[in-house]
Amino acid sequence: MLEGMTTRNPRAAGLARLAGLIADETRAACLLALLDGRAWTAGELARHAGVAASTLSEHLGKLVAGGLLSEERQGRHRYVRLADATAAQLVEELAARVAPGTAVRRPRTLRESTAGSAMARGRTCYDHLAGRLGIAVTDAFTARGLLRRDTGFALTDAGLRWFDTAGIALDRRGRRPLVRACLDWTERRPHLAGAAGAALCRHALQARWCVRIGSERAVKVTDAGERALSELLGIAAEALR
Amino acid sequence: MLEGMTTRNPRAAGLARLAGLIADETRAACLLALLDGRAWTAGELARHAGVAASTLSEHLGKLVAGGLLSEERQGRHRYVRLADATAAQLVEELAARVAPGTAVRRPRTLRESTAGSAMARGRTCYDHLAGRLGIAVTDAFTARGLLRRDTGFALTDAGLRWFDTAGIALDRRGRRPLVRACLDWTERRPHLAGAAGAALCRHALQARWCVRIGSERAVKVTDAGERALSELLGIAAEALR
DNA sequence: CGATGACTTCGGCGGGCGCCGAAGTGTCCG
DNA sequence: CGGACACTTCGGCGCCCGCCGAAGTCATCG
Repeated sequence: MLEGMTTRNPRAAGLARLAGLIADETRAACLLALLDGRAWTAGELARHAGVAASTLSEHLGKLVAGGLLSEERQGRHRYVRLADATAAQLVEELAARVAPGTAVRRPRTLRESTAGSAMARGRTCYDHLAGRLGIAVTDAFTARGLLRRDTGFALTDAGLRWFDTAGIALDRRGRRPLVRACLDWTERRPHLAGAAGAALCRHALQARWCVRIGSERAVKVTDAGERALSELLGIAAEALR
Repeated sequence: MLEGMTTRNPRAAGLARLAGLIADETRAACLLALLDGRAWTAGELARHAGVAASTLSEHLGKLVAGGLLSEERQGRHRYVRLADATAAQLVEELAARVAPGTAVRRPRTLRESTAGSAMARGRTCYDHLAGRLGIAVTDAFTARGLLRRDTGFALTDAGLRWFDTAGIALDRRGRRPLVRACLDWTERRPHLAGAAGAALCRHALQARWCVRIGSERAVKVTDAGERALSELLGIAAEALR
């Protein structure tokens, strides 16, 4: 509406509109939930956010129209997920900046506490590994000279070879950067993201190095995973606990 | 709603609050203006945004309280600037995502047109170089093997030596990454940012490779700058026009 | 010391937006 | 084919928030 009216500053208006999509607690809760990279139904998100289905439907309409989410209708369900990796990155980075102020809330119930520590131990962050697991992998990459972090954030040639010998295919076409630093909000340090991070995570789940636990995005390293990570990256099992 | 009630989801609330700081056209205009990295007075920003001084004063209060801006009082002036490089990065990344939809507006006046093309040619982006100038530098770094971009975004050892021989000191202490990719919103491609990008930009201005023009953040490459960039990085003068 | 100027505080106004429940549409299943 | 279910549309409500101008505070300057 009011399309005919030219705004004084279209660039600022666009920025404000985009930020406005995230500037609502209900929508923010949805975006954070969707950071697990999976598709949620409208109803699940409504329950998660604690609002009426009708309210959430309108929120989803805005997020989709704004390009942050993409939707897929299946029968009577409306599945929705983050539109792409850049949308996830945007939410991550905003969330990472928030954490220092709000991360101090203590868990109130045992259930909350164990869920929280499981998330801190290992989880997915959109399409790559995060938590202590993600950090351990990133640190191992760095220590073994596979990832150069002192002058930026890039795989080394040895790093490329590592993926090759591990049998993990890297898609190097496409616009998506091969690696990228993503700020971990429990560890407060960057971990491995980008196409390589996604490929590694995908492989880890497929090879059952780790499995999803609970309904959230927490993951647990299996015994086979401990062996593989120790063998391929020299990660001590203690670093994953 | 009941007052004093703790919010249901503090993480989402924090995210929404942070985004809310940017989700206002007037505040967004201020943040974009401040992307030049300089300190502005409250009055300048009020004039720039086209609102009353009282209105803008309240906006600045929120932005400072929210940690996006830092302020410095000098006499009867209130100088305000982006709080740090991460705040600038946040605004940049949001703005970069907006651009595709809104960048199509055509300039309406000659003044606007020349100002726009000067900005597209070269400008500062917080504390580093952007526009065609920034892209040319980044491309030259990549072509000469000083910057590795195929597997991420990091300086090579040759890149470190280049800074050394050029007499540009790099501060490698501190938490700030040495290099980082920043998405250029006129070129739609990443350019060199981070501590090294800032050092290079600082040196370029000090050595008068380029000078600020106009009141905005546009910069112009001098004759000496053309020679230096050609000599040190093999950049053809045509790439800067 | 009085005038000017930059900024802040306050009261009041208006619009936008998130919320809900009720009613409507489309899909699935027994 | 009818009922259950997931989602959407609509009307209405209430509050939040950005806006302004007037008045107040404080620094600077003649």
